[in-house]
Amino acid sequence: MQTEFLSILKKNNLSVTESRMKILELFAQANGALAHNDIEKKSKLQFDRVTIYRTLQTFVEKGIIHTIPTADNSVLYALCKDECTQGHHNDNHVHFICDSCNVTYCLEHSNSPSVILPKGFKQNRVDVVVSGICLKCNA
Amino acid sequence: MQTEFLSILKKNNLSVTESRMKILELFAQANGALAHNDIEKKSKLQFDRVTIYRTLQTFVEKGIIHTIPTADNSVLYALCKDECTQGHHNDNHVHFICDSCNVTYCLEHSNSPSVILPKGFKQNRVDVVVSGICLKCNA
DNA sequence: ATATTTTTGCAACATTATTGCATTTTATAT
DNA sequence: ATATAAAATGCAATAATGTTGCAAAAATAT
Ligand SMILES: [Mn+2]
Ligand SMILES: [Mn+2]
Ligand SMILES: [Zn+2]
Ligand SMILES: [Zn+2]
Repeated sequence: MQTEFLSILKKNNLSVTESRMKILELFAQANGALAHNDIEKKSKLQFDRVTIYRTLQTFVEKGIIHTIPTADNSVLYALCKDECTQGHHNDNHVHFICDSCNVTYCLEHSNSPSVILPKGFKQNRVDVVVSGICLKCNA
Repeated sequence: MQTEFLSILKKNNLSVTESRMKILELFAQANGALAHNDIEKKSKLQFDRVTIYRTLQTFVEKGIIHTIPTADNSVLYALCKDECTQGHHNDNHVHFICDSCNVTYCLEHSNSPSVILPKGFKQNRVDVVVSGICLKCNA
């Protein structure tokens, strides 16, 4: 596992540092997406808040994690599993936010449906965010 | 126009106040969706920030405006054109955010495509947010 | 017109985000 | 292994954003 994180950083020409390794670990362990705040709590007193901001920003730029928009002013992040690269994300999967347990899932296997835009509109990125009740909470 | 705003407020059992009328007007005039901050700027020194927060919240609850999630920690708002009511929104249209001019459009005529969820997941709300280049910027 | 209800503004506070710079850590070259 | 260069971190200061309680003001109901 550690070696995988290491190669992710190397591959992206990023220095290997304690915070970056730790944050990658948090994402890997996480059951769903994480907000900045989650990371802050889970790594209490380990790093500065600023380091977390900068790490997340770097990871997004490099295509290591992707953002998930939510309707409540909290951006979530999750590991990219597709082939995302520097400046070009490719995570066209659906995101599901459970209204009950609040876990956010990357539904890797349900591709974003294609959207038909009016003439003259050029599409770049599509975010499909579904909210509702998840499998666990439904049972 | 004024009379329309008035009837919107009446219909929803809301007192008719200067701030509510003005904010409705801003939405009607707006070329696209507005963020809290946009409203603050456009109504400089007219009302308190807190009033804007509370007005937006009330309007969302009543189904007068709807939220549009974005990936950069800023929630946008736009007038509901469909039949939205207290506690039950019905704006299942696609939103388009132009990367160039930054205007956010409600694409009223392109319904959100239906999403196929894994077994056990129950869907409540779907947000489809497309970003790219809009008609005006493309020309 | 008066009483009641609702909304507003202010102040205080909390949370979240950004920036510059000195120090520390990591990577590179010898 | 050591010295050098490059990059990342922590800290402090500051900005931006969001929340709450309460008294004053405005709107509605009687
Ligand atoms: Mn995802
Ligand atoms: Mn809309
Ligand atoms: Zn759940
Ligand atoms: Zn545009």
